[in-house]
Amino acid sequence: MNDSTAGGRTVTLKDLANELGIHPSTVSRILHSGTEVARGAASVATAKRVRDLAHKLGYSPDPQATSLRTRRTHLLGVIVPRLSDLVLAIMYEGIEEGAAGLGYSTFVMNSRDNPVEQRRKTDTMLARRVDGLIIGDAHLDNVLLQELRTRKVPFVLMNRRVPGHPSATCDDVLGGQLAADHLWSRGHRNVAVIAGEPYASTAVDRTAGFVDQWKSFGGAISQQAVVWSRFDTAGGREAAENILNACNPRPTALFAVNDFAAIGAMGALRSHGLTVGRDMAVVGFNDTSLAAELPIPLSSVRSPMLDIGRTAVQLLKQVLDGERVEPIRLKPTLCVRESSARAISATLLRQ
Amino acid sequence: MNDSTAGGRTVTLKDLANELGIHPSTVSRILHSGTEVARGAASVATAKRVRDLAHKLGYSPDPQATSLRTRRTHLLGVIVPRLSDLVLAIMYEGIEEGAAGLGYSTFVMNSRDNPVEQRRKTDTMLARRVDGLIIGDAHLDNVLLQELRTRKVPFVLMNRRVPGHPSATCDDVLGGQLAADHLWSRGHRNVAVIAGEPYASTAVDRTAGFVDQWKSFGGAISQQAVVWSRFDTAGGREAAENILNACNPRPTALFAVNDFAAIGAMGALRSHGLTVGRDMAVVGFNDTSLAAELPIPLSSVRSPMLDIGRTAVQLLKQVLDGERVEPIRLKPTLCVRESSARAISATLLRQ
DNA sequence: CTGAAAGCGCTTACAG
DNA sequence: CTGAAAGCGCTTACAG
Repeated sequence: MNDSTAGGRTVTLKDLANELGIHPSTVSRILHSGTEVARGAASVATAKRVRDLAHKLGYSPDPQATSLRTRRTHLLGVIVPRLSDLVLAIMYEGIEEGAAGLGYSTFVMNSRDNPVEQRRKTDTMLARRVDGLIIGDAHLDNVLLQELRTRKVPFVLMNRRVPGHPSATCDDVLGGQLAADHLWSRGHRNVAVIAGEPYASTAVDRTAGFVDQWKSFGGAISQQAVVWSRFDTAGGREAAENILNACNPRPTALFAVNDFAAIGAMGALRSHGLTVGRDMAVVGFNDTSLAAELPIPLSSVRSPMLDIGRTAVQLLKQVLDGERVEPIRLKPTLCVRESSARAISATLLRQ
Repeated sequence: MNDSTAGGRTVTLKDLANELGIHPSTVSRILHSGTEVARGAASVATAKRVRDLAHKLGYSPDPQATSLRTRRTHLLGVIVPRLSDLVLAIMYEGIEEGAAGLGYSTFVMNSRDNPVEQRRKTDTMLARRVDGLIIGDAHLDNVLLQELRTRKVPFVLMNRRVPGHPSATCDDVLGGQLAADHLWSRGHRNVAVIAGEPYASTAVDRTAGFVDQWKSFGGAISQQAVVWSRFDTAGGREAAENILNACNPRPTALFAVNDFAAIGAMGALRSHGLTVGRDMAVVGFNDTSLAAELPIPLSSVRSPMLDIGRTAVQLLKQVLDGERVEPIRLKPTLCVRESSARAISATLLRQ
């Protein structure tokens, strides 16, 4: 553990310089230049002496001083709807890893999908002088993004995309299609969708991917069979209740754009005496760690959450380097499990 | 939105001073002194002019410059096992809220409960010059904590406690007792415990609270009825399998020190053809948002996760202010649901 | 190859 | 009540 920290007396460049009887600027040059440049920066002998002493004394440069001088903080701001959403928590793990690899540290804040908080948290981040922003809670009708662009704040979207801005997301349209392919192939012809929040591209794209694919097969989905809802368990439960009340005949399969909504729906189905996987197929989205371990294992479209986080960092890095970047959509895959594995039964089909 | 940010040209103290024809130090005094001191710092008239202009130009002080000068960063480091553990994610929301209220920003990092990573992340935090640390992943045998203390790094523990260090936790012993009270009162006499990781005080305290209370009632718990396990769903499943294999007669109730482990256990029980709530009672811990919404709603000891996070920040603030602090244990409550609500059946009792 | 100086934006004794 | 100076720890042209 190095010593230049909260507790102990910090070792500075000047300390090193004094100790070696050379000038601080020389020490800086040696320590700062990335190995390559170091050669021209100082004699090999001096460089070694400096490096050895720095290591021995546990020197670590003061990031505040460095930032003040270089005008770059190596700080990244990350804004998510809520970290207690497992999906965002995993993406953040990807971000943390990616950022550490590039020498950046990250702040995360929860906006709760509330526009006032989104703005406030963004301001807080900018007041901290982050070099750039990773925005995981973009709304499709967001005005904030346009402002940020106008002000030339470097940012990328993650998790949810908005056309015209750089983003790292799952290919959610494809994900919806995969779910449709699967349910159609199992013989289902009467399905419903728990569609999520209409302001989120994840919800809109997954729903559109599913519905369009379904129609391309010649299937039909009525208006009341697409229910917009919150992403959490309680939201899924309510949506499922609505579907059970409004749709007659009752659908034989449910596609929820989120695993947690799917779990809530499973609860509602059980309350109605229905057995998931037999009386009603259910497919979720994201393949969170829970899905496979549920009492009735849940089929789910697996999105590469960790990779999305990592990719967002790479993308932001490119933006910071002044490169032009295009949105990236990572491919999902389908995991079929007990909740939707079997073909529709003759009984259900005849209903 | 203020303008002093990543994108735009930043407004500095000097800008304000030039604009008003006064000295930067005067501006600093006015802006910095907390209303009280402001009175003595400058004339009311000047103060107003400065404040108005600062507001108009969207001045926000450069935190890096301030830190360099004051030697305080107003940065807090938070280390958790993993943010994808919902429990820690919620605690972090409490931290974020509490920290914002005190004017602090927070870094979070995942250590995955790996000692090497714990040390590395701690180093990274200290290299960033955080003012203090909130440690959510302490191991009972931790040597790092002693080092930090020696080096006078301000820190508090959260979530998991270690005797001799300040901490904000749930009263986990009480939580275990509540679960024991409940199951005993429902007539159970043969129980098993999914105990969690033995290096975590949460696991140890909850298990000890349960077992000791059980024995105080005159109950017995055999060695193989206490199974240490990971905290996640897969860990709970494995532990339940072990219990079902090793315990004869089969227990009629299961106490899992974590909701996710409980959910995994429910899956294992179902695989064995057992119905939770009828053939086997299950009680979890933390009352995460999922518990109430599961197909079979899960009884759970509710821990005040948000409050634990908030409390940790308050505690750390006191430490930073040089106050002496004592560990704080917040009280849990029990939420009884379908998974354990009914009294043990005569059939099971006779086994 | 190395030194000396200037300056990033702020705060804080010290004068007056 | 306000100004002027020093300095936090660093980097970076500029000399030599």
